[in-house]
Amino acid sequence: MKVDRRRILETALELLNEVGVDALSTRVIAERLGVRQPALYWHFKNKRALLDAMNGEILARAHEARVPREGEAWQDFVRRNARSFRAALLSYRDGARVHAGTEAEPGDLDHVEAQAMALVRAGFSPAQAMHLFIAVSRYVVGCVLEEQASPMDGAIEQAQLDEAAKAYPVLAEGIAHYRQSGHAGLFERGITLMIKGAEAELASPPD
Amino acid sequence: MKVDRRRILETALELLNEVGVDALSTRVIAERLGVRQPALYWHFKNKRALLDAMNGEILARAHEARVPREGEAWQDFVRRNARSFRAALLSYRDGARVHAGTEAEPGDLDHVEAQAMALVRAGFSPAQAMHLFIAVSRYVVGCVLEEQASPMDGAIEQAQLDEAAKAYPVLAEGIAHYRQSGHAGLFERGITLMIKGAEAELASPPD
DNA sequence: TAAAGTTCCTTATCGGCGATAAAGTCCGGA
DNA sequence: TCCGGACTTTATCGCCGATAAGGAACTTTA
Repeated sequence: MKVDRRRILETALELLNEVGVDALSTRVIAERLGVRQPALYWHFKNKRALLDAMNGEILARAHEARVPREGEAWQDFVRRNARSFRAALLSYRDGARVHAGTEAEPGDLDHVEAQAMALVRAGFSPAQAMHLFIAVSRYVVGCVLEEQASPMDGAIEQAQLDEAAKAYPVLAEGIAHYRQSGHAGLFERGITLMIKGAEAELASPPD
Repeated sequence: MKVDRRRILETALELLNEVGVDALSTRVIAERLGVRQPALYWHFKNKRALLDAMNGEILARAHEARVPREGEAWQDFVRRNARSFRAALLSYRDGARVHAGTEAEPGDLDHVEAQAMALVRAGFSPAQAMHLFIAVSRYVVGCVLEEQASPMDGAIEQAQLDEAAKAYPVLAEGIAHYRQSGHAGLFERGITLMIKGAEAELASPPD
């Protein structure tokens, strides 16, 4: 059987969804490809390189909103970009964990420049623009990491909620909201927070 | 040689700083303790349980600002709490990665209730209070994860900066700020963003 | 005081992992 | 026809987390 980087990457991503990143060994990938395990090392220097490539592929496939639209308000772009990033990380099982282990590729700088430019045009300083985008992306990674780690399937959490409600009344009401709006709702609230914070900084610069 | 949970935990944390989480095997822990590897399994069900305990210990040792002070403004408390959380994760090598793999302990609910109460007293709804604290903690984890992953030692980044400056003028200025203020500065800016966003929501509630 | 139980560690071993070395196969060009 | 590079194989290494089974030391019980 003949393999190349492309096929390995696709098979690895397919298997990522099936077994998760912890069980994604070079051996199961090779087996699915109909090849022996050391064959992979011809195409990828080591497993880290394969995971890096997988991360790049995940983002390339799903993270589409990397540049602003014509005439798009900066608030909308920031939100759309954050949603797209989150969706990309969510599009594969353990996507956030795969991403968290990688370093930024130099090729992404094009997008970042375009993003920063859009904010500068809206009145932000280059530093402010970078701070906002970095803060948002850190937040997104943190959110998806948590979301993919805890299924929030309900049964356990419901029991916890009922019990906690007695001891922690304020918390209980907050959790109820949480359960109602789900991960996505919570995510949006955080993004809103940062956008509103940026609006405030735009109105009265701190430095 | 005699060991107990306490000694194992201390030794494991000591070794975490020396070798990092990837190289922290049950074997090196046992060796340092003067004991054979399977001995650890009497005190901890498995390695996951040990890492969970280490996470709890890390937070218990360094994350002190969990409850508001008398008369402390909510903005100050949110910031102080975030700083303390960040400092705790930074206080051990790979602290964020250790933390990211764990689930929240029920014992932490006391603190959370107190935190939420403080915000409610300041005028937030319970849901808003929870959203703010969750958003902040997700952000902190994302930040420290990145910070501990990339040493930002300079040499490489400096070369990248010089090269990038030509192609990406806006970005270059942003990066210059980044390098100047460091991880801590960047972190603070993100926290400021969220606090200001929360202030805006307090002034004109969205729901 | 002797037997029985409990606690905690040891030895031995398992299956699985990422990685490397070295040999083998196949194929296109001189 | 033979050579050299591209690519895969077999064999093996040194790790890892985890379990089973037994032994030693202390405590409880009769």
